[in-house]
Amino acid sequence: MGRQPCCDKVGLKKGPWSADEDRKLMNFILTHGQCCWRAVPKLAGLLRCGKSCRLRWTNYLRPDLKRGLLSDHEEKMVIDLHSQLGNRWSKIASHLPGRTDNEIKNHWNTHIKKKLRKMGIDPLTHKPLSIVEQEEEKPLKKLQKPMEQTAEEPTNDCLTKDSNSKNMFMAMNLEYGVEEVPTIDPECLELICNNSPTSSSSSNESSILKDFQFPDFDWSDYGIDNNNHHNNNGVDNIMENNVMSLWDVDDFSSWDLCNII
DNA sequence: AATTCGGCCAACCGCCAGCGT
DNA sequence: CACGCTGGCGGTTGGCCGAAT
Repeated sequence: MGRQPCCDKVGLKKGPWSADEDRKLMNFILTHGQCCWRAVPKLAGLLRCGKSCRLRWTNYLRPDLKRGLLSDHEEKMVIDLHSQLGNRWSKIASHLPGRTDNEIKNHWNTHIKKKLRKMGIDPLTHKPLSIVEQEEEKPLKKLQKPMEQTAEEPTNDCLTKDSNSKNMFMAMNLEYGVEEVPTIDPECLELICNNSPTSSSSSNESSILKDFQFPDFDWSDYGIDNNNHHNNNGVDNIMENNVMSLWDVDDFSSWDLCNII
């Protein structure tokens, strides 16, 4: 029978959002809150489909969003979480306040993948590339089975499937639950984050750090040593008054929107 | 200066799950 | 149970921009 499109696409605008559209959507959401995205474009006076509005809001307009590159610590978390969750970007993003799944996905594909490969780690399996290559030489059946399981139940199965492997990431995470977000070998991650010339921590690190907003965020909650957290207290002080970036996403259903602007 | 190339990222597309009827 | 609607998710794409030639 075919599914109807989410909205009537005739006459709807696509492509980049203009400043005026942003303003309209922002004003509407801040005034009325998030409800029924299908109705938002009409009510807000936008020639967009509801889906597009939702994406624009969640990926760009949300006031709690951080801007700028992911910090080294955030990268570590992403790598660690990816080793447990696979490509479940929204789940990963839920552990990184102020970051969107789209942002993390993009960062993974453009930065972290390269770094891991450069470190000799397969970004898909988080195993050393040498082991992955060995496995690829084995009959396909042996390889396919665990990969399928990973896709279906990555949280636990991706751990158990490697119970006999040399996966350094997996092995270190075996005893933790997902919510505890354990760290992986700090030395290894330091190498990943610091040794690559493409790393955000390279020559322009100091300027980039100024874009990060980590006030009041206790990295130890995520199993990350605060000692490794770059000292950007000065930036923190500046940001402290207007940062909402560390709120739980779920809190957003109840914020006092009008106070933000 | 002009052109080409590659990286990056915002946005789109299609699918799926959950919910209500 | 079947169906339709909506929101959410992950993969992909297209365009912009800076670097290289």
